[in-house]
Amino acid sequence: MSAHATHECVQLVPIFQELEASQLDTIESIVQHHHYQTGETLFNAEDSLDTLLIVAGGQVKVYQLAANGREQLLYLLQTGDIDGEAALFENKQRTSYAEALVPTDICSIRRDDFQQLMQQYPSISINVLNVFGKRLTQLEKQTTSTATESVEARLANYLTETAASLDVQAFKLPLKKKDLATFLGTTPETISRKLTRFEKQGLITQKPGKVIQINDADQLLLVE
Amino acid sequence: MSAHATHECVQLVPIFQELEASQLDTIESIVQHHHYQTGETLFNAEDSLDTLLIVAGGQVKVYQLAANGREQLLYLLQTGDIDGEAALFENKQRTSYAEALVPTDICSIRRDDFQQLMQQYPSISINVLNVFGKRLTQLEKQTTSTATESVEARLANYLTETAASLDVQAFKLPLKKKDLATFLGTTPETISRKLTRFEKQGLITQKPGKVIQINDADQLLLVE
DNA sequence: ATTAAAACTTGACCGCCATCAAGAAATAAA
DNA sequence: TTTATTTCTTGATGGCGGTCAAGTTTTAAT
Repeated sequence: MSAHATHECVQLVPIFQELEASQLDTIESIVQHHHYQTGETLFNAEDSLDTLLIVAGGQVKVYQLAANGREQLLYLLQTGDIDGEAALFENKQRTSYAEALVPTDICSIRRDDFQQLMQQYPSISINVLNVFGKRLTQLEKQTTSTATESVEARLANYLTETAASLDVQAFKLPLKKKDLATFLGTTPETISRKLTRFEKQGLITQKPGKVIQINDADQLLLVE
Repeated sequence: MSAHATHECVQLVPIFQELEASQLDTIESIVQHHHYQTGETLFNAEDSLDTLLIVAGGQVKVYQLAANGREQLLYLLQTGDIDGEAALFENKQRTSYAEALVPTDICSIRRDDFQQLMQQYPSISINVLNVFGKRLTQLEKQTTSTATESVEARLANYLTETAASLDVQAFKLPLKKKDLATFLGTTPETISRKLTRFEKQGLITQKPGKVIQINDADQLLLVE
């Protein structure tokens, strides 16, 4: 972990974007750095909630476990994303688990420090509100979709959305099928079957290396 | 709608709780009042997002429609609750619908006004962050639960949680079966069947007026 | 390059629950 | 109260998709 990584960390995060260089320096001084290997756990549901996490580099999955032991992937955090609820409630337990999917650098800020920052720079709270708002919107959609649509429709939607957001026709699935399955609320077996089905219908083409090529996005969106 | 209803409106809401009476008066002056009949629509997904809503009295359901037309109930807003994402993003469309379930009084604050308030009184942003955080936690749980657990487990969980939060053994279902069904991601028919099943197992007793009595909460929580 | 382990695919089976339908009960209206 | 609507319950049916299992491919390790 090099010295300039510290600087990158706070600069990466949109929630600090209104602050000036000198103010960023102040924040840098209270940030702690961590590194996690692939598969390593960042936190468990049993852990106490006392830090705000910033993904300085890498990829992290945040998931919950249902009573029956099944896993539900909630967020896929990328570089620059934060895991935030953490810093805002007192004496609460976490409800989620987080695990590094690739070697990952994390910066953390203690809850007390972050709350002080928010008092000092109101723009931070506003920015965090925006992050939360987007996350709420995403979760609302995910809830609606898992509760009311078929697995096939959810998968089709995921494929077209991912392609659209990357602005490409073909892309590599960013997750193992198992993780993608827990994200879509299904199983790896079903994902395999549905992808094969889409391919037979000519809607997609599966290429080596988990690459999916979208052949007919319009038709995919009509899948029920 | 009486004059003192204005005063109640801002006092009701936890997000303003740190403010003094004189500051509340200022806010009162920029609040608009509305009344809705049962079944009346507060907003559609097509509406623009330019106000923060405060439920001054009554009950409101907030829901989404999936591509296939099925409804998903997301929130049941009670007196004192807010519908907030609204005020925070520019030029976005709503993604949800809202409908009054009983005669309902609403106070609204325009986005610009509310953002100004947040700049002026940082405690408001912090409070809104707390509201959002709780809502996120709730939604995360709902997503996990609908995606990974059986309808039976979700219903059992809903019953025990509702009873626990009201701190009673018996309570009246606050929603029609149809709405409860869209909340739990199922159908009214299935709810009927599951409740009958629970009753036959001695776990609950159904009484006239949609009243449910919990007989064995421990056993209910073990339902898979 | 070989071996070991993990991830993926395909098949067979079957249970949960959505759907359609019709009758009963409850609520609202006249 | 009587009538009309809406809501609720119960039955019959069928399909989606989860589970278990075995084989295949990919990835990782030595």
